[in-house]
This record gives sequence, structure tokens and C-alpha cells, in this order.
Amino acid sequence: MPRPSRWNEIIEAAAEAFRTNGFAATSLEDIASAVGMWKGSLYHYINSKEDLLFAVVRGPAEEILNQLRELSDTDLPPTEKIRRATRSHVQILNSNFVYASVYLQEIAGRRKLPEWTAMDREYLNLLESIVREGVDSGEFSAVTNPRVATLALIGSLNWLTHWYRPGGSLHADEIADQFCDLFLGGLITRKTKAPRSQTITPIKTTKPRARRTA
Amino acid sequence: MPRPSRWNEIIEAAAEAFRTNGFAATSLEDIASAVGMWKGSLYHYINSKEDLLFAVVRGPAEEILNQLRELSDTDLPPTEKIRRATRSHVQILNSNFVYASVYLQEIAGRRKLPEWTAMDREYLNLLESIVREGVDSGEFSAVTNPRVATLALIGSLNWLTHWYRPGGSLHADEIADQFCDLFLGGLITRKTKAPRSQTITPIKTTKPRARRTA
DNA sequence: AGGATAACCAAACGATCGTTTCATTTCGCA
DNA sequence: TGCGAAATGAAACGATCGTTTGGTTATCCT
Repeated sequence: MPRPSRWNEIIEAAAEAFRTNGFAATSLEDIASAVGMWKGSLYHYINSKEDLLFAVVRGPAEEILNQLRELSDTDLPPTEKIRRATRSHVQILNSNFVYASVYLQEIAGRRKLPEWTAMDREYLNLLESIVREGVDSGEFSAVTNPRVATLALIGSLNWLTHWYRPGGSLHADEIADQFCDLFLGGLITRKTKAPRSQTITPIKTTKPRARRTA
Repeated sequence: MPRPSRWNEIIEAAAEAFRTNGFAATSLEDIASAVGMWKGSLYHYINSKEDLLFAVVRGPAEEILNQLRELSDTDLPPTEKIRRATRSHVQILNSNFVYASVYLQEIAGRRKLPEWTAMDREYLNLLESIVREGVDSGEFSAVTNPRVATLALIGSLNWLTHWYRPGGSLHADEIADQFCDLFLGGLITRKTKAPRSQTITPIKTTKPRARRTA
């Protein structure tokens, strides 16, 4: 059987190394030795080390944005849009876990390259538009600031790279469903609405301080 | 007036550089020139570059954990505990923004030093215990998996370092309140409970594809 | 005042990094 | 089979990094 092209091996080795040690702390020799060649030979495939980073990251970044673009162009109710956007986000993080992790750790926020910040902004704006639809239609009455609510959802989703691992005991679908229930239903799902913010009263410690050692 | 000690200047310069460029991409010369001295002179204050990272990060990491420890030892209702934990988390992120950002970007997940992973695990477990209290008491009926729900909340909170900036137009208190309302009340706050997950039906695009350029 | 100690300068070292160069091998194909 | 291009080997270069060393200046204390 024809083994995958050498280029794919290089990208996968680079992605794994970038995710584990970070881009700056990864040397080209790390990547070269992982695929069994000399670091100078990598330059038959790339022009610079940063080329590797962009090649690793481009695919999932475009895919996750395109999926939200298509979803935004439907006329589904906002609740269903949020549900599908959440599922889509989790699914892409699951099936392209290493690449997506590198994107979130090395691109999002860190580098100010205009191409990527534009994608980040568009993704945020599309999702915020969905939230605003729900606010305007009266469905999302708990939202006082749509942008903050959107960023809260994105934060939960992107933080997955810090604890989720494909193939682990928690399946991506369960996580997506739990996220949806949480954000659409909230922790509290009762007839009576959750009590709103109240003024902070001083904490009175009732149990003795039990120090934990682990 | 006596200016703050040189040590503090060094730590602040290191923290700012670490947050902006990352630990590995920051050179000791960057830090030294920021405080106006030669890089070799830094070794009168440190033993290694990593000492700077730990010194930057230790304060807020211990503070945020201690606050949750104290809160966990009260007998407040779970709803109020979640609210106060969220406020506390946001407040510390606000008042120690640079230090906390370095922690989340360079320590959490990346390095496997047992001291820090133990703190992360304890923080997660304490917060999860609060969520479980709410599940057991029937208040948090939307939670099917307490650990996932807890990680969703932590993700929203920690992702603040990617978009929040102290002194910006959004105040920390507003953000904390919005987060609380979201997680306690959910996006939807109605008499009828949010419809649960439904099977995915194919998306039918109704509007023509409108490509965005920015 | 003066000595001890902290604070800092200035230069250098060895290691490592990204990149370049050129030789050599491997492979597709006529 | 043989040729040209792709792929890799092998070594080296210049730059930069963390760290060390030794000397110099400033500061504090009695």
C-alpha cells in the first residue's frame, strides 16, 4: 500500500511537536528526527519554520469558519443554530485535535497576522449575530451583553484543548450535548427563574479549615 | 519617594514580555533592556530563566486557589457559591491580569510540573464539588455530567485572557455577572424548559451565499 | 569614614538554532 | 537503460541564546 506522502508525515510530526512543546520551543531537528531525516532536508519542503506552522493550522481554521458561515445562512431558529454551531465546533476540535490545538495556542491571540485575526473576528461576529437573533426574538432573555455571552461560549469550546483528548472516556457528542444544555438551559432549569445577582455578604466560615495535601 | 524595588520591576517586565511573546520566545535581553540593565546582571536576582516564570506566576495561582478553598468551606447554597466563585475568578484575573495570563498560557497544560498540576486539579475538584452539591440538591437539573459542566465554566473564565483587557470598556463586574446569569440561568430563561437535543436534520440553505471579506 | 555587601557593568563562552550550500542517492519515465 | 529531477545526506555558517566570570560602582550600617 502506498504510504502517505512525506509532506503529510512532516506536517503531522510538526503539529504534534508544536502542540506538546509550543512553536518556539520546538526545533527543526525535533521534527526532522521524528520523520527520520536531517533538519536541512526539511528545506526541500518548506521555506521557513513558520511555513510549517501555517501549514499545520490552515485546514481546520478554514473548515470551522466555513461550517459556521453555512449555518448562519440558514433560517433555523436561534436555539437550533447555537446547538449546531456547538456540535460543529466540538466535532472539528475532535477530528482535527492536534492541528486545532496548535491554532488556538500559537495563532489565536499571540500572533497579530491580519489573515488570522480576520478569521477570528468573523467567527466571533457570526456567532454573536446568532445570539443577537435569539435576544431580538426574546428567546435568550438571560443575555444582557451578546458579545460577552458569545465569548463565554467560545471560551468553553476552545478550552477543550486543555482537557479533552480524542479517544478518551468522554465522547465528543456527549460533551457537545452537555455544553448545549448548559448554555441553552443553564445550570438551573426550574419553573422559577434563577435569582439575579445579589450584593456580596461577608463569608462566614462554618467548617474548620481542612487543608488538602494533593 | 522610594521607587519600588528593582525585583518588582524585573518581574513585571518579565511578565509583560512572557504574555506578549511567550516564555520561549522571550530572551533575557528583552527583559534586561526593559528595566535598563545588562542581561548578565539579572543573575544577581535569579538562578535561571525559569525562576522568572515561576516568580511571575506563583502569586495569583495561590490566591485564586485559596479564595476557592475558603468559599468551599462555607455552607452557602450552591447557586451562591457558583456566583461568588465566578466573581472571585474574574476579579483575580482582572487585578493580576498579566501574571494570570502567563500562568494560563505557559503553565496550565504545557508544563507537567507536579506542583502546578496539583493546584489545577484541586481547583477543578473544588469547583466540581460545588456543582455536585447543586446537582444533589436538585437545583442544577441541567447538568448530566458535573465534570464537563465545571470545565465549561472554567473554560469561559480562563478564556478571558484572550479578549479581556483591564481598563477596557467592559468592566470586570459586568462580565462576572453576565457569566453568572448565563451559567445559572442559561441563554433561555422561560417558563417552558429549553427543548432538549434533537436529531440533526440536513441544513437547507435559504439565503444565497454571501461571502464576507472582513 | 570605612569596610562589607549588594548592585551592576562588560565581555566572553559554549550550546543551539534556523538556514544555506553542495554532494549524493533515489526515483519516474521515455 | 539511462537521464533529469526530486529527495535526502552531510556539513558548515552566522546569529542568538542562557549562563558564567571577574571586575567596578553604589549603598548601607556602625
